[in-house]
Amino acid sequence: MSDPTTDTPRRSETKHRAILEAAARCVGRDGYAATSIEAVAAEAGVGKQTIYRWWPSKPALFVEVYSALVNRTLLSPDGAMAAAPPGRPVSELLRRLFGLYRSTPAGSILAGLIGAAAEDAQTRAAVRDGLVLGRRSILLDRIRGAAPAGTDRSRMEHVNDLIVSMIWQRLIMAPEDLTDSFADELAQLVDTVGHAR
Amino acid sequence: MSDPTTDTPRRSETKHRAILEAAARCVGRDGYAATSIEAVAAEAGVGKQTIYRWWPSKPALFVEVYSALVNRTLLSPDGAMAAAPPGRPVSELLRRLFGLYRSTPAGSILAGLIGAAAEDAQTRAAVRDGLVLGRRSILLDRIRGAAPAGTDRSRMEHVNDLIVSMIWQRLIMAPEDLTDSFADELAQLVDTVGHAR
Amino acid sequence: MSDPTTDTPRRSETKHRAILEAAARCVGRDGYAATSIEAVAAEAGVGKQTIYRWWPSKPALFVEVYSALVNRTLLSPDGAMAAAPPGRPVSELLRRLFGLYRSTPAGSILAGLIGAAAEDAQTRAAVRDGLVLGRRSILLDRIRGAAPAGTDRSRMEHVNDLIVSMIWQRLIMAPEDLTDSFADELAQLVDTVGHAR
Amino acid sequence: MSDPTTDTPRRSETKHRAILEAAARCVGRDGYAATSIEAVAAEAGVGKQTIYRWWPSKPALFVEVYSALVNRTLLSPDGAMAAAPPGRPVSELLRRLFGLYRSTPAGSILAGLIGAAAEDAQTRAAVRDGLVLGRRSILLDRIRGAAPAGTDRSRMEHVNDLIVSMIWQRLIMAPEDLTDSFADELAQLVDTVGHAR
DNA sequence: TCGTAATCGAGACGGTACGTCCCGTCTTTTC
DNA sequence: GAAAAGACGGGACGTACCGTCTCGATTACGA
Repeated sequence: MSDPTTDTPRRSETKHRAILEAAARCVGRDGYAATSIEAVAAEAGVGKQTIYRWWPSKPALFVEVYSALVNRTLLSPDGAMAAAPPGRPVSELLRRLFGLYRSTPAGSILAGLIGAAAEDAQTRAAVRDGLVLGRRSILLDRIRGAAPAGTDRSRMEHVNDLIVSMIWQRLIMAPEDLTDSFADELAQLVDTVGHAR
Repeated sequence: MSDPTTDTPRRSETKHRAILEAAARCVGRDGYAATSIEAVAAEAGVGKQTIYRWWPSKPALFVEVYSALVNRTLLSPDGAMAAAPPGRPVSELLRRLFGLYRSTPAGSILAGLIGAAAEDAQTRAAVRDGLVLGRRSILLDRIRGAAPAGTDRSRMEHVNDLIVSMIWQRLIMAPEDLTDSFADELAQLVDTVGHAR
Repeated sequence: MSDPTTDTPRRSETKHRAILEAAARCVGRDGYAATSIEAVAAEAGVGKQTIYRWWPSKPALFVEVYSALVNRTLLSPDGAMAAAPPGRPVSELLRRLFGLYRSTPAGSILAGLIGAAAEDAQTRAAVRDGLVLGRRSILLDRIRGAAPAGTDRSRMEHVNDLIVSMIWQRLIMAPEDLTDSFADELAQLVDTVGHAR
Repeated sequence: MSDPTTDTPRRSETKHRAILEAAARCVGRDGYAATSIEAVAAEAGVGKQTIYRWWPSKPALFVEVYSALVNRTLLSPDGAMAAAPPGRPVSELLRRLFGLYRSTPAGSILAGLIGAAAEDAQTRAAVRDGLVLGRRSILLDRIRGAAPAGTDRSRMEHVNDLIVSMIWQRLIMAPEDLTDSFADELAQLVDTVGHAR
């Protein structure tokens, strides 16, 4: 969506970052739905057209904002942990994710994107490509690590779907309930479903 | 939501029904997001204010439209089946539900409502009160009927949540995949999770 | 416009008066333009239809409200004075009229009616019939009394028109300038124009 | 109301003119009261917001429409006449003015504006500033030219007020009577009042 | 004395216009 | 010669009244 090496020349990386950060700030302040492109442009000190030049729509922009937030906070800073998580890797990952949703606008953004996806096919595609498919392995790898030996791949994917669905549902209907204990409850599913039969 | 004994007197039941039906027709034709209150009013041959008089917002209206569609099609007509479903009650219910989503705008409406709920707290409340809480027992009763004896209530509620989450997720991201085989797959969860440990 | 002997039987004279008074109160409080028929009905404790049953429109109602105010305050109470005004009859009448515009909503109502007449032919007719023609002689009689002997009728009517026009213009553009000295200034016209050549 | 140096930069002069012309056309077709901002926008092929961006209200727009009509038709085209009017300058001016009211929507607009001014203080101010004060000298100059030598300024202003009031009253109550003979009658006032005493 | 019919309060109804908001595109001006 | 600033066409929003209409409840006459 904005690979700096792929984008046309002359794009200012400074502006790019300023826009992403302004967008995050706006959502943090006003919420996803109440954030207009105009507001983001003003907040970033940028013309509206500069946003539309690089992103086709508000959801497309925020798919990238969400990615940036998650990448920066969840993965990059201590890549060590990401590479070698402690004993209960699924629960650990979810706790970190929910903490991110509490401390940054990422949760609001994701909820808003899911909402927008429900209403518009193009957004649906952007969300699927940008958020679902590209990030699937992050959780799936940990499920694989935690599942009993011999669990087949499709069952692990099934568990993955269950966990993601539950998170999405809560993100939309009761974001304040994305607690650590809910993370543990979801992590349980790996065993419950993995061991079944 | 429209209890005739609660509504102020003298509401025209004719208009009420005309509006619900017009709303369903509009969503069927244009989709949820592209349906405006103005369009519903025009389709129903009704003044805009007549809609705003009785529903505070578009989502509130469609919560009732959805309820009416589901009640009419899923529950009322052959109450017998509702009362005494055949052998695999969960799968049966879900198949009927998905069939409804394919043959009426109910699926589009629910997806749109979930999307709107993600963006607005008032809608969230309306959806929770009108769609989640009030309808929970429909599925839960069948899960109870299908679960192995001795399964405790909280586990059955957990299964209920899993199934509903999975449905919502698909409704938003891939409505065309709400197939009979997906219904069976979900019904499986009653055993998988119910039997665990 | 509401002759009690002409109106269909059974009309409640109580309501009739209540409506006129409520209307005057509303204009006094909110101004003519901001006064809706709904508000008058509520203020009078009367159904909207009860107003529309007897008056075809808002201006028609207020033509009568204005007449009632002027009749009650300007003419009736001390009819003696009306019959035998002191030395400078025109100036005296205008001072009394301007006082009425300051102490009651009559001025606002007349201004509003003139405004409405400008926008709608029916109102124009109602104003002409109810306010202009019917009341012409009140001022004209006094002009006749004050004009030099031998002044012909058409010249007196011309003076009458001049005075009325000047009042209307001020009523609309600067109602606060309907002062006693303006009354005197207008009364001067009787001599100025009357004596000319 | 539209000084190009005062308006914020980048206003499209094309649209500006298109709106003024569309507004005149609408009033000519439907009358002032029946002309909505929406209709003007549609007629001009312009978004409603483009009108609201530059004029705060319908009367403000039409003050400018009126000015444009009068300037174009009464003053500019043959400036010669404006500079050196023939023998009876007041009568001549009024005849031209009444002709304008007959041949363009200017009369309807002025009547509507006067009506609106009666109902709303803001409009009153707009009319006073835009139509009364700014245009006063057009007539006053001609009165000065026609009045007997030695007539003092305040008396000439008085005559001016009388003439304007009479015109307004007729514009509202009987626009079809703004005839040439009425123009002459009004012009008479210059002598009648000017010579008095 | 009582129907019975019109009037009444209440307010729902189809409509029209309002003035605001934001979308995504287009245009001008500035650096 | 790119980008800020923001004007633009468009379309939906939710509100306010308009004047008409439909309800029972009340009221006041004529039988």
